[in-house]
Amino acid sequence: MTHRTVGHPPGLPDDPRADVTAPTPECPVEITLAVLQGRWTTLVIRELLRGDRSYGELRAALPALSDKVLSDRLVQLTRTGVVERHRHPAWPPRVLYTLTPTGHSLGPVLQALWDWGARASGPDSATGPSRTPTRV
Amino acid sequence: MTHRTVGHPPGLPDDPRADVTAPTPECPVEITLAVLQGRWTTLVIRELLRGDRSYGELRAALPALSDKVLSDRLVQLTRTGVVERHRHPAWPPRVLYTLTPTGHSLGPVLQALWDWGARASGPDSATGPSRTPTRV
DNA sequence: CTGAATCCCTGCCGATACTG
DNA sequence: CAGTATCGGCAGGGATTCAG
Repeated sequence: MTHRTVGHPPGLPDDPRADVTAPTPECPVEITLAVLQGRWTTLVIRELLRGDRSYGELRAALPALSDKVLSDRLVQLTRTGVVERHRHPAWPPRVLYTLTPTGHSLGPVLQALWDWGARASGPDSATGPSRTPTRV
Repeated sequence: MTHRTVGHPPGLPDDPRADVTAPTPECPVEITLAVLQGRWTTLVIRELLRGDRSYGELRAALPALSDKVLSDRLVQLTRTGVVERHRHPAWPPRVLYTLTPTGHSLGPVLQALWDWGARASGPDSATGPSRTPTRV
């Protein structure tokens, strides 16, 4: 297939800004993937999409996640503007993690990832991805 | 925000299948991220979204991409059912790489990634991701 | 022209132990 | 309760070289 589907709206891959020839951090796709990158990252985001969570609640929801990595992920997500920390100066010390509006807007992105993965691994996926545990 | 937006269609994070507590390869989100994973992967897909390409054409389009990684990516994408190899028994030997229907259906996924990244890094992104070259 | 094989280096992730 | 410090294993990715 050398022709292009006609009439589709401007967007990838036709957007001229998509003409980068190397994986630059300025590419919007790379930006999003960088935010989502790292083991456990999407699961932490999913948990926070369900509502605010304390550190302990996150740990309880993801038991196999070590303190170090959870801490790393929360720092990472805070740096990228997806998550906000809210320290409550009470006793016992309680810290709430919440998604920023930007973080909430990741919902549709995760949905798109879910939809493709569900379809590609579905019952009639002759050409779908193999189940090779490639890991993310 | 402890309440949930009312009336939105069933989907992440409310889908019961999204209740995994560890990054399992069976999770549709992980499947998609695994397919997209790796430096240069999305750029190779983008190039093929624009049309069929030979090995040399891909190399020309992505000059900074080494043979090893290009080869690796093409194998990876072929294994995951996104790309197909078409060997032409002529001389000089020419091999065409094309996207499968599954591969083409990655278009909307990349678009979603693009849209979020563009918005989050846009002009009014007070809470957007920092430009820290986290790399993907 | 189209790749595969090798080498090395870097950075992620996990386990464990310790602090405000 | 909510993290940080340190260490080590392992896999990903780049450069180079060789083969069909």
